[in-house]
Amino acid sequence: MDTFGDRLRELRKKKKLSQKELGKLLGVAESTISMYERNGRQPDFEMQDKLANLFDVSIDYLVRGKESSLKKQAEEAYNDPDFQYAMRSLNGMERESKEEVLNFIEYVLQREKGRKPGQRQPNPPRFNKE
Amino acid sequence: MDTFGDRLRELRKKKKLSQKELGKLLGVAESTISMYERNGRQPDFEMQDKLANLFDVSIDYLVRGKESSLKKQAEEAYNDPDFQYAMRSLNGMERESKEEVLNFIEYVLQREKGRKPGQRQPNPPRFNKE
DNA sequence: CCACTAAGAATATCTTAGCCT
DNA sequence: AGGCTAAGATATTCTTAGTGG
Repeated sequence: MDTFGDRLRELRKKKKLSQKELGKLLGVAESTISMYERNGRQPDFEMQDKLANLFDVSIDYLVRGKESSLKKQAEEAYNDPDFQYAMRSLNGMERESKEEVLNFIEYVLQREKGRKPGQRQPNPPRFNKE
Repeated sequence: MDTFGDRLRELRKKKKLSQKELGKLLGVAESTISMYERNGRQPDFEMQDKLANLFDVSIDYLVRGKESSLKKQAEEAYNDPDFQYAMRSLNGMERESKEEVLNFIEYVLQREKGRKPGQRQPNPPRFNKE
């Protein structure tokens, strides 16, 4: 289960579809599906989008699998309830507030980096009092 | 900012790279980058992976943008480069710093909620001076 | 310097039809 | 049925070289 084709096949079987049926759903010949599954072809953006929608997975999963570092980090993060809450929140925030948070993160990151004995800490960013 | 090309261009400019420089980093000609950005070409899986890694975003973001039809909020968030950045950052942070950021998020949330005319804004959280 | 375009060669893709299990 | 493969037509992709801002 290490390639795009493997993952596609797995998803197709999970849905109990034949290559022909899947092809019909996607508007391509069954041989095209066969090729996808054996990594003989690479679907273009439109097809990637269709596949991801049909199987309700991310394109990242299809193309890169679970080993994508982004995905891994996301999964780790999603297992942390605090994270889940914070990130959902961040997502729903007004643009301005979100930027504020990102700035704050940037600030903390810089501070962590520059943490050497005897060194002065940078000032925190100013809050928008608006 | 609605297409793969637009997003690629935006990411490239954010990194202050010319098409030529980006091409060099990716092992393709500058004209190829130009084509990508004007949606005249579609990079294959390998290039999609390289681009996502280089710019530290998901392939979903590159290919589908934020309007990806995956409905779940977590997945929307997953397609937001700002979110991806925040998540990666938080993930690598010391526990203490992470809590600080989460507190800050909490503060901003409360402030957003309570934004009614005439109402006093809460004070921002204190920074750990350590 | 930077970005875009044209032309041509090299590749990749898709379908149909046939074959195997 | 279900899946794989070949062959040929189609379409895409990439580079080089050249144009223009």
